[in-house]
Amino acid sequence: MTADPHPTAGSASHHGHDHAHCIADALMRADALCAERGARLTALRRQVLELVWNSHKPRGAYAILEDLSQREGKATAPLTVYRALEFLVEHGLVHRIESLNAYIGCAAPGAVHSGQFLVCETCGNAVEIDDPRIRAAIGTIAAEHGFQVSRPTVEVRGTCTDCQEKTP
Amino acid sequence: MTADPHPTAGSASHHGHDHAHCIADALMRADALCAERGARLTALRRQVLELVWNSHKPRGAYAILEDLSQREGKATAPLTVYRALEFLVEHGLVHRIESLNAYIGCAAPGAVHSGQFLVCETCGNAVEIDDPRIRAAIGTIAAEHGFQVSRPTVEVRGTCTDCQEKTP
DNA sequence: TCCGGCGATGTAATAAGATAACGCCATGAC
DNA sequence: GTCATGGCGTTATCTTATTACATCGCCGGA
Repeated sequence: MTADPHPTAGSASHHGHDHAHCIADALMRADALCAERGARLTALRRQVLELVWNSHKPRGAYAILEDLSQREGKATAPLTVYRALEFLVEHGLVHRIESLNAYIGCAAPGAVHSGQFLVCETCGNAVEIDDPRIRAAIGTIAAEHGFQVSRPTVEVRGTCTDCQEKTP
Repeated sequence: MTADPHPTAGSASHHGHDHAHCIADALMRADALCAERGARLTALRRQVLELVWNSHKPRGAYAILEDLSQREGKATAPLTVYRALEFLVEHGLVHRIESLNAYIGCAAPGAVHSGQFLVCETCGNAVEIDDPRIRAAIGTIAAEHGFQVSRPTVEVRGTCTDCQEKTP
């Protein structure tokens, strides 16, 4: 374990917003969504979801694993976390950022969307976008190729506004 | 090592085209590009490039490693392959498919493009596209967010025409 | 020619990410 | 109560990627 270049946010780091509210909100929506679907948001899964929402930075499975182990006070197996993440991803509560092998809370669970992200290489924050133009453009070109889309992935690496200002 | 669901193509598998020509062409362009830039396309790097071009399916680093070891008649270290891949990616001769942890030859080395792919989940083939609409849409939304793009990644998973026909 | 430097490669060890195989236990339907 | 199902624990293992350090070979300048 080496030093994390993008330390996890505390309770209020992203633009100084009330992140505790983010978390609470995400958990509430997850509860509602799972209840509606008859999916079981168990204590473990809820815990993992909360840990994913700990910041707006994508987090690796093993980072979450460490957090979980610490909270539980005992070592947890990787599989435990992966299974919970699998459930959360399946139900659209969490997205996987392919280019980082990491996971991030979904900003709009329940809504139809395709998972598009602006990932800042400096601070590590990832903002979920869902631009209809991108979606449309992908749909169009796929159609032109006779390609049937199942899962579009858009991950734009770059520098966010804040980080541009800090290093001009 | 388990059975590969997407076995590597022989000399003529993708739409029955002359794949040997694909390879030869790719190597020629690589030679030209590197010469032009003063980059050293060493025997090893050229070999790895050739192995990447062995098919139109993204290939994992360790798959390439195996091929290389076999060709050389002696075990090769992972690092050897990773270093060669790094060089090839840097010079735009090869793209990395993030969602597969795999590598594929670039269809248009030298040209400005952003790396967009249609990846078939059935046959494993990946087609590189470079749709200006997608590029434009990403540029627009990034600008709206004040986000400075360094590396856009678009990987569309789905089913290609051929595979749709085979399993209707 | 010899030397120095630098980029490329070799070797070994290990980190990081993910899954397979097996079994127990809690929950809920009947 | 019984049974089926799904969730979770345990262990082992696999795949992917990197760190650290040594060596080689080419090329330019003295």
